Amino acid sequence: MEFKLSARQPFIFASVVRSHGWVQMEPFYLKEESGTLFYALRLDSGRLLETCMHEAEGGVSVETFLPQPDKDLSAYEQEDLGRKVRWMLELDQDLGAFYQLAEEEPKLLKMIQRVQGRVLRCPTFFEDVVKTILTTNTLWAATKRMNKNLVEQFGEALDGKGQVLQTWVPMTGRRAFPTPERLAQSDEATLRQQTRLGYRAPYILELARSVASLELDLEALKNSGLPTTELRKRLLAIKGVGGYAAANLLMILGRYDFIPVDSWACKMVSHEWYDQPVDKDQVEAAFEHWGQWKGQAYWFWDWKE
DNA sequence: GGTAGACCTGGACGC
DNA sequence: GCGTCCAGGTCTACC
Repeated sequence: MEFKLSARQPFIFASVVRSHGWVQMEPFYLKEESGTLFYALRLDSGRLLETCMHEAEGGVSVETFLPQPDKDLSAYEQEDLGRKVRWMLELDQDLGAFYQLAEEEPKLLKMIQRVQGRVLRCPTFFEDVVKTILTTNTLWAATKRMNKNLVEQFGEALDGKGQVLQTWVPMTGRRAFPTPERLAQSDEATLRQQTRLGYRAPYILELARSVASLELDLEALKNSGLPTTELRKRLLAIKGVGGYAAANLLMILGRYDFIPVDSWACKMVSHEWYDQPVDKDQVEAAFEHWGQWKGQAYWFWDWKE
């Protein structure tokens, strides 16, 4: 099955895909040569399928592989699939107001030329939160390893017609991201030692259990309409989510009022303006005048080499 | 409200 | 091969 989704213009598929590191984290898979993005997706109905996304005129083309090809997607499942892809690629995002401001800033001209500003998102906010916690206090290689372990140990396999799937997707053993329910059944010792999450294990477990028990509705935060400061408070209430992680998650939700300040941000700001070590407050101050767009200005800034 | 120390992993380095 | 040091955010206890 193949269909096309239109995007609010301007739009460049590759700019969304390469907006940050999520594309390197399973179940995303990028075929570099063609720029084709794969994602092993779970629909709300529980059905698993492989999706293949690539640039198309005016938007994106989506192909699907069904492990059970004899059973077509229902109308509801097709609608769900389209909605999820629109969310993941921010197809409806309007950055016109920011682009107008950015035109006055030479350090953001490349961003405008490349039509950057959208960020790649996971279909569920639960997955975005888990992955963000995995980025904290560790190196990128370790983040990817922890995520890979989670998917391999707890993600459901798209086995179906395995051989057919393997000729279509350039990698084997495709699995969807673990559901909160599946992770909630695990225990801290397993997550610590086998999944190698270390001290993050109780955070991920608590998060999964509170989502699985419906005590916490993370998906409701996607289009909540809450003020950004209130949204930030809700995110900071999650164990393992501090200032950096909350700002990162706010950007994923389309709120750019805060900067995800990490050690890299301090290095970049130091190199750009100070030539001496800077702290979090100085990073914030450097972008303060961008107001509600400061996260975007920071993220897509054309830093000195 | 601010600060210090613990948390945990894996890579780099010296021996 | 082994031991040590270090980087990376967040939490908690303490002042």
